[in-house]
Amino acid sequence: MKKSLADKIEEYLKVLIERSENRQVEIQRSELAETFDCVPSQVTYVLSTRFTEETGYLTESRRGGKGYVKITRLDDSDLKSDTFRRELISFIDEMRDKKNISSKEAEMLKFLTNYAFQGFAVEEKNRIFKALKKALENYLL
Amino acid sequence: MKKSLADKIEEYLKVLIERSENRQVEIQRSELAETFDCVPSQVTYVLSTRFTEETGYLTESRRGGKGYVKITRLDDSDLKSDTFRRELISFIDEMRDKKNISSKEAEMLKFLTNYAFQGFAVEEKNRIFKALKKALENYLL
DNA sequence: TTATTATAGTCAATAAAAGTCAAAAATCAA
DNA sequence: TTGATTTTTGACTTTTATTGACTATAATAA
Repeated sequence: MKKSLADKIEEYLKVLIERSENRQVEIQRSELAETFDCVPSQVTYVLSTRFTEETGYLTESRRGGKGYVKITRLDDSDLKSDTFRRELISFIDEMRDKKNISSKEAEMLKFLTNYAFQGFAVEEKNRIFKALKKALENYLL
Repeated sequence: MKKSLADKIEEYLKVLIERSENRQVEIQRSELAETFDCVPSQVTYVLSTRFTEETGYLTESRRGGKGYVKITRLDDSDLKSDTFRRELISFIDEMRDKKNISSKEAEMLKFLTNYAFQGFAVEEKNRIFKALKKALENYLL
């Protein structure tokens, strides 16, 4: 795959995280930008597109002097990212309210959403729920 | 039979894939279009008519800067693993025949099965289809 | 406390791809 | 030949990446 700058920064950070003790790395945004010879907001871009809750990461930061950015890879026990499942459920309810699907269909879809993927990893579930929502959107057309 | 431009592009890509290490080739749509002196959407046409899952290929792509199109020829184990999808589809049909679900519900489920997870890795799809089938079995209880 | 400095964040503009869709053209089959 | 199917084309859309000017926040020095 042709690597964009964003790809390279992503890869670099992931290597650092893998090598770390605690699946965690702390950097300085401006310093990293200098390393890759780009503007600091490029780093912000990478963080917001590649190190999100959806992809299984948590980022924290502080501005000002001694500022930093800390990235942590979440494991399954950090199970608080239920956003995508809830979003899918809301979407199903919405479809039912708008009469795009029947109540019975909505119930079936919600059952599958809630029970089929128990035991799957968090970020995998997120991708699945997102894909299902997108497919449902297409189904309506 | 006279070869159409689409045929030539198809042939060209297949040669590249054969010669590759891993039954895989990566191109840039616009670049390839330039090589064959045609519009980029011609390449899209070739991909969507000649490199589909049905014909044993997987295509992935990314838009935007440093975008690409990647084509992978699925191997036997990949194709064999399509049994899980087919099994799920059969099961859905069976549920419909036994009046456990309506025709409309069956159509929706089959649509989701066939389209929602395109681009997911093969083993992942297997796990997803298995999980869906199992959940559907439970749904009936 | 206040001013200064050192960080990181936000947002919008621009660019660089690929995707969509439907009309027009070419080819094929009856 | 003619009607159907396949191919070709291009205008328009969407997605992704890059950049920089401006804003917000925290630590430190005065």
